Amino acid sequence: MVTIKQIADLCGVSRGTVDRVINERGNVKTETRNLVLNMIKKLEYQPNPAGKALSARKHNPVVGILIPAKGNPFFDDVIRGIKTAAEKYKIYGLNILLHSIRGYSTEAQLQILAKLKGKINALIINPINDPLIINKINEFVDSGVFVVTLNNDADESRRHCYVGTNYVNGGETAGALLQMITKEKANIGIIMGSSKVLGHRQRLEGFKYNINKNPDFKIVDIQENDDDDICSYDKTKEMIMHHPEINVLFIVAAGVYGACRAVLALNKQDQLTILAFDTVPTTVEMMKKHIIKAVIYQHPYRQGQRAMQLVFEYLVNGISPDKSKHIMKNEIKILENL
Amino acid sequence: MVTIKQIADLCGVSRGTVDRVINERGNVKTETRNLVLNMIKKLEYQPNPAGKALSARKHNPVVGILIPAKGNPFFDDVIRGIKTAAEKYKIYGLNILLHSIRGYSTEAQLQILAKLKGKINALIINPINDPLIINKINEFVDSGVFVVTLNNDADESRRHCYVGTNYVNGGETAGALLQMITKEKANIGIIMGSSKVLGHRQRLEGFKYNINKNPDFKIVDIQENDDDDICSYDKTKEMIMHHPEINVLFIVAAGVYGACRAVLALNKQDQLTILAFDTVPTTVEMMKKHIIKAVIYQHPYRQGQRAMQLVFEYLVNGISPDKSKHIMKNEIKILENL
DNA sequence: TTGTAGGCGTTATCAA
DNA sequence: TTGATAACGCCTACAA
Repeated sequence: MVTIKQIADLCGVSRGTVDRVINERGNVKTETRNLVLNMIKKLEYQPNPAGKALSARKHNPVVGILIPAKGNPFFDDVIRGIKTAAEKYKIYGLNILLHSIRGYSTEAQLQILAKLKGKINALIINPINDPLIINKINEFVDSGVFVVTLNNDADESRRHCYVGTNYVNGGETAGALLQMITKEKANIGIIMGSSKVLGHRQRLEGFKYNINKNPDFKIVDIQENDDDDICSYDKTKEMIMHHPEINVLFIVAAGVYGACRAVLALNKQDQLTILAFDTVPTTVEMMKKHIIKAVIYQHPYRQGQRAMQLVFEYLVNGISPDKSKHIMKNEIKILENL
Repeated sequence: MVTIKQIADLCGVSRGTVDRVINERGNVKTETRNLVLNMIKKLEYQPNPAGKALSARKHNPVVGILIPAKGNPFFDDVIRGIKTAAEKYKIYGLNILLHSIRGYSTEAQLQILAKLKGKINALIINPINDPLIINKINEFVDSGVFVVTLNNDADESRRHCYVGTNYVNGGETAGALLQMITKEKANIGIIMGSSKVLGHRQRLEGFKYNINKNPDFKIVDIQENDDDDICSYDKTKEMIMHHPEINVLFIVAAGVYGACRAVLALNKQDQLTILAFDTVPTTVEMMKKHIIKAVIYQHPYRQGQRAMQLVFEYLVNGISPDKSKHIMKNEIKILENL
C-alpha cells in the first residue's frame, strides 16, 4: 500500500505537491506533474479512505434527503435503511437532513429543494420525472452536490447514481410466477397505481410481455387506484362485480390493503389468486390470512442503506461509485420466506 | 461527536490515560479510572472508526480463510464475495490467506488450521461439525482470534459470528413453493447430499414439515448423492425408473446437474417438476432449458462479503458485531429473476 | 511553483 | 501511575 508520502519521497518532491497533482489543484510544473503521475500509476497508488475520512471530519458534510414517504408504508423500510446507515456514519461527522413529504407534487419537491440549496453536500431523492425537478437536480450537480436518485430514476438528469429496481423485470417476474401458480386458465384483473408513474407502467409492460405468450392468460380489466386504499377498495369491488370471470388479481402498486378488503367484502378470497408488490405490514397481514399468495419484493431496506453508503463513500472516503445504477433484484416472497 | 482528547481535557488527564481506561490496559488509579468512565458515559463517547483504521495500519492484520470450495461451485460466489470485499479492504492494510480445499475432511481442516496458527488475527471458516474442529476453533478464540463461521455454523464452539442461512426455513420455503406450483397430486422423489450434513438434514426436515400438512403430497423415495454429480446421475436414474409415479424431483444439495441429466436421459423432463437449491451455472443452464422450475437461493455472494465485512469492522474499525447470527433470507428464484 | 507544518482521532512508546 | 510525543494517511493554510 503506497502513500502520498512515499510517492513524494520517490519523486523528490513534497507531500503538498503530490496532493496538488492528485486533486488537480493546479500550480504544478508540467514536468513534476508528469513525474508524479507516472509514479502514481507505476506504484498503483490508491488513497487510504481512513485518512480521507479523518480529514473530512473538518467539513461536517450534510446529506439532504427528499422522499415522499408520508402515507406510503413502502418507504418505511427504505427510511429505516437510511436511518440505520446514517447512525453508523454519524461518528464520521456525516449528518442528514431528512424531508419526508406526502404525495407526489412537483411544487412541494421544488420547495424542499430550494430549502436545501446551499446547505447540503449530497442529495438523496425520490424524484418526480418533471423537467422542473430534472433541472433542479442538474443545478445541484453543477454546484458540486453528489446526487443519488432512489427507487425512481431520473436518467434524463446528470445525477451520479440510481439505487432501485428494474421495474420491467419486476412485472416479468410476476407474470412468470403467476403462470407457475395458476392452474389452467387465468382471467386477470389489474389494479395499478397510476399510469402517470413510470415504474408502474414498466411493471405492467413486463407483466403483459410475459402473459401474452400464453393464450390461456387474459387480462380482463385494468383500473387505477392512485395508490389510495379507499379508491383501491372501490375500484376493485366494482371490477370484480362487473367481471365475475376474474380469477386472478394483480396489484401493481400501493392500495393492496384496500383491494384485499374489497375481495373479502365480496367473499371472493377462495376464488382469487392475488399477486402484489412489496411486503408492507398490511400486505403481510393479508399473506398470513392466505388472501395474497405471493409478492414481488424490491429490497427496500437495502435500497435506503445503499443510497447512504454511496453518499458516505463519496463524501467521507472520497470514493466515487463504481457504477451509476445500483439495481436490487426482484425477489419472490411467499409467506414462508418473508 | 466526542473525542478522546475532549474527554481527556474535561477530566484533566492526558489522552494516554483515557486510552488506557477505554482499552482496559490497566495502570490507572481507580479514582481517575472512574472519573474517565463517568465522563465517557455522560458524553456518550464513541470511538471514531477512521482513527482506529489509521492506527490499525501499523499492525497489518491478517484474515485466514478456510473453505472446502474446490469442486463445489456453490462456493464460487461466496469466494467472489470474499475477494471483492478483501480487495476493498486491502488499502486499510487488511490481508487474507485463502485456503480453498477439496471436500470435507476433518484431517484436512485440522492441517490447514495448524498452518494458520499464530499467523492470523481473524478466521473465516466453513467448519465440519467435529469435536476436533470445534476444539481448534475455541483455541483460536482463546488466543484472541476473531472467528466467523460461514454457511455452516458451529454453535457448540465459541465462534464470534455465524454468517449463513436458516436451513430449516429453506426447506419449508421449498415445500410451500412446491405446493403452489404443483397441480393436483405430487409424488416426490428426493435427492439429498448427505444425511451426515446438518444443513441437508435441516432442509429435509423443513420440507417434510410443510409437505406433510398436505395429504396430496407424498414423499416416495429419498436417496443420497454425496454431492457428487455422477453418483447423483445414477441414483436419480434408478429412482425414477423404480418409481415411475414420481412427478416431482426435489434436489436438496449439490449434484443438481447429474440429477437433471438423468431426467433428460430418461426423457422425463416434461413429466417432472424439479426444484433445487442455489444458482450455480449448470443449474442456471437447466433453468434456461426449463428443466428446473425454481430454486431456493441463499445469497452466496453476500455471505462472503458479509463475513469479510464483520472481520474488517472488528479488526480495523474496532467495532464488535451487533449480533452473533447474520442470517440471509432464503429467496425464491425462477428464470426471470435470477 | 513548491515546501512546511498542523490537525483530523487513535494507538503505542518512552520518559517521568 | 501518568504525560508527552510520534505515527498512521490525507488535506489545507501559509510561508517561501
